Amino acid sequence: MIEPTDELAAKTLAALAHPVRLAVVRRLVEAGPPGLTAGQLGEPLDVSPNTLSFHLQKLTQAGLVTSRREGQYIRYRARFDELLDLVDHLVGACCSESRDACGPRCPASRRP
Amino acid sequence: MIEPTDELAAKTLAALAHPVRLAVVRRLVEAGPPGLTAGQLGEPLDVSPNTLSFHLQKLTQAGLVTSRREGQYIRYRARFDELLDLVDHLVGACCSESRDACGPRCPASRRP
DNA sequence: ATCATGTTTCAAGAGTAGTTGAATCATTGA
DNA sequence: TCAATGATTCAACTACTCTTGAAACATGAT
Repeated sequence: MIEPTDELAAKTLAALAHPVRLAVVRRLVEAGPPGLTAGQLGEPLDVSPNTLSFHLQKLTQAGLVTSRREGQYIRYRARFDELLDLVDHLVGACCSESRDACGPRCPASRRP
Repeated sequence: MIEPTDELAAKTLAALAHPVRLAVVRRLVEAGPPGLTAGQLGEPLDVSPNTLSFHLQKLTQAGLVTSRREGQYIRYRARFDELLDLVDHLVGACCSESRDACGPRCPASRRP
């Protein structure tokens, strides 16, 4: 009953489950397709460069961001599809087994 | 630049970042307002009762589920608002800083 | 070439999370 | 009251994650 997709999604969630990594992903999500360089990401974050690099690697391994060298800099971008897949896996089947809707914000938004 | 809300959301994500807990939450989300008892949750999961209890406690502490004794059983329910707040915190500001939209599935769905 | 900047890699240590088995608590029915 | 079922608590151990400091690599400018 624990599906392989749960195992995978759990790993992806673990990658998000750190203040620095979450802040990074959120900023990349806000930034949209252009993304941001490692330096831009680290600048307001009060984290040493090696620590930031560690976290960026985690996010990359989890498939949540991509990286690409641009001359001296390395540019990171959010992988939007992966993020939206994750969200969908989490709440996509909201109250589908229930007669009662779960509320006005329900992602399934099947209102009478 | 790491906001307190990031710290909190990271903890909530950590609570979701385990296959058993994710499977539990997903089933509670599907189940809707009626929820499920601990026994119902554990039955298809191949986890010992004490381990399940440990995970349910984690989810409760994280504010993702509520529990309520009903006679012999204990019934768990998803806290939908918390979950949706979390999702919103993650992707709610999608590509707001960018000229280019991030894609057709963008939560902000501002299409020309 | 050399140096400065941006970024990653490596090794070591501290702290935290997850599993297990045994014991305990709560409720129901005989 | 006693036994059975549902669920939680406790203690101990293993494994993993995160941080740190030092070193290394890549690029661009002098």
